[in-house]
Amino acid sequence: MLTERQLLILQVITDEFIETAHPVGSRAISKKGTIPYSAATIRNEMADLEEMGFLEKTHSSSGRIPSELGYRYYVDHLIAPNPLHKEVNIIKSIIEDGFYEFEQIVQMSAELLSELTNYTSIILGPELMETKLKQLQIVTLSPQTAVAILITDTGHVEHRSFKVPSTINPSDLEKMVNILNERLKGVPIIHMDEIFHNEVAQLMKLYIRDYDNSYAYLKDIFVYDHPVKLYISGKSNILMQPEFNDVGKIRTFFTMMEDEDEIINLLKNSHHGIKVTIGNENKVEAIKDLSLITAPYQLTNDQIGTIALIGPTRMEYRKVISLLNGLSKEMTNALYKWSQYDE
Amino acid sequence: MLTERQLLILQVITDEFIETAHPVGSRAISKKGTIPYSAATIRNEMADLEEMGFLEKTHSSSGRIPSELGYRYYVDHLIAPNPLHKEVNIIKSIIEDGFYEFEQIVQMSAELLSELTNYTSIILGPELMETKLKQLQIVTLSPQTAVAILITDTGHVEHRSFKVPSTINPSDLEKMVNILNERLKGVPIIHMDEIFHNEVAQLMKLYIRDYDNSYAYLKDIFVYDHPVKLYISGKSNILMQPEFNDVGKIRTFFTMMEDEDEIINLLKNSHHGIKVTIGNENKVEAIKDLSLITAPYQLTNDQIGTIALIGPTRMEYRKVISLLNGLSKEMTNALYKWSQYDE
DNA sequence: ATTAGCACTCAAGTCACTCGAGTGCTAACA
DNA sequence: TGTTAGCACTCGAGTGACTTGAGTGCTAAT
Repeated sequence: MLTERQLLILQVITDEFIETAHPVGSRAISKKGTIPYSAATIRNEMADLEEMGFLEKTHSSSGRIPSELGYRYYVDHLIAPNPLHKEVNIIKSIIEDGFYEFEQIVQMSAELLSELTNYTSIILGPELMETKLKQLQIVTLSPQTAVAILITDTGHVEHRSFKVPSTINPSDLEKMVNILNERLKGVPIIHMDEIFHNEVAQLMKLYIRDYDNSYAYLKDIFVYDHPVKLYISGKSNILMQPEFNDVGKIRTFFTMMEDEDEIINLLKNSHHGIKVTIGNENKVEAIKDLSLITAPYQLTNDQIGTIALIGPTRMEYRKVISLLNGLSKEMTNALYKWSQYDE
Repeated sequence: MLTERQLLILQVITDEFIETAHPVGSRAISKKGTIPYSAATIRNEMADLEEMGFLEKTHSSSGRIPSELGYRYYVDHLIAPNPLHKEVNIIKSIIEDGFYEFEQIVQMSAELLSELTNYTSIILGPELMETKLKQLQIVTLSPQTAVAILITDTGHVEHRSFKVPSTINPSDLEKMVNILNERLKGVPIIHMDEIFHNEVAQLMKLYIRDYDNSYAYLKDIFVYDHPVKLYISGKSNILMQPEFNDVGKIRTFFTMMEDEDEIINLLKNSHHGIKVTIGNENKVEAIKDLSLITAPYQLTNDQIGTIALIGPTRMEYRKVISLLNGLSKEMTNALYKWSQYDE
């Protein structure tokens, strides 16, 4: 479809534009020497590439910039599978170094990623779907207040402090917790709701007086629905990009970044390898002129999280892809070690 | 010092400018009718007010805007102590409604505040200085991993997952936790470090083999230094303000907002009533052209937190001050109830 | 097939000009 | 003596003409 020379031109233009953010002219390309033809020849090829939809002009006599299709082609065919980025080793050593806990490791990875790229990084914590309840606990703080703690088999801890209504007496509370523990231990978090309703409710009826009140109350305390945790870093990096000179754009971006649900939604669907979504390929309105790159990482077989970067469509795809690729593998590797072995 | 009429003019100009963000001219004031004098008279007064430093021009033939000194005067003397803002009742009812835990209440207050004002709200959680340890716990997840949980008497929960080194055997770990609990229960968090070092270390030496390793390890796990928690809402509200049409300003603002330590530092010092800091009165470079309003709230006698709002110097001081005043009282009230009584 | 040459386009910058909101000052007025 | 009308002046903001330069598209020569 595309000639060797056209490919080369597309590549040079994209590389150049990614670096400088200025439209690239035929003369500039010719002078650069990578392509041993005159400006006129290159001009002709550029016209063809534009006709095919790979390039665009910002105005009728400007140089060319890659279209979204152009970026797509560039990403799919024109970037050599770079050697693993050496910076990944930083994470590797952090993880293997030892004394960090899981959340810290993830947070640090996000920070490193945003610092290395100058884009905004988002890491989605592993889905807790398959996580099972390890233990429930209630610690009484005063006659009227207590804190409920829920611990999963992955070491995730949720807690919630609550008032003990005068209608529930302390010994009943203790009984209930015992029942709950007995019944719910080992139950996947995602099914707690159900089992709570079906089995526990029945049982509790037998033991506890003033059952109705207590039931609703306890359910509220012990059934969680936090899906996943988000680690975001470098939100303001995006402001360094020249394409963000417009306050309106900034506003839509930051407004979106405040909506956790939307972000989770955005990252959720990619579980198979690295995935680049360019501009309008994104379904979410707020990032239709940005690019999103996601890569999965694995903690255990059914605990999968997502690493992501958001930046302008004019993104350093080459660097970013190899970086994410490396980080994804490294996190999977090292987190596996972290959860299995001693150091 | 200032005549009645000058005060009135300063007030009208400030009110008007706060509302419209446009410099206010003499003719506009005169036409408005609040001041029964001609434009010329008002012009003379304005010149005087400018000479005294309360007003400024944006250019030699523009209308006037309040200077920082002008705002200062306005805040200190010209805004009537507004009746309690009715919106405060929303918080009141939320808190009294019942089923929310402390963190949620604070988070919701922050959100409400930023929504009502269109500025950025920050709430500093109560200082944990005087908080005492209620209980330590270790839950084993697998032979090599465990999670440490620390609960304070205020219901604050900290947790940290860690690998159990093969040099420590499980029964030792249990012993240690018992010792720690025995010794540290009731100790203020702030002194844990010390006591851990002085008393616990000694004791442990007697009971635990391979003491040296374990000590450093446990200390790392159980001694926390998180000072306070930040609840921020409406970061992107600031983008709606016309004074933020400059990407540079936006960048400095957001960069500052990413630095938690700096923010904490910024809010920490105000424990006595509401406090308004205008523009250059702020010591922190990044908000030298913004205003900061802080108000304390009290959970118990020695648990004091801070509510704050950041916005342009052209801030709706009247509204904001009455709102913060009300919220501060309401939070103190209701949180007191929350911690003491049943509903 | 490639290239040199040339007319053409357009963004961006500069300059001169106008408009209008607003000021400062002076002189007249109550 | 305090107030006001009047008027010249200032300056930002907007407009339109003009220039410059980077870049294109097309044609004709190689």
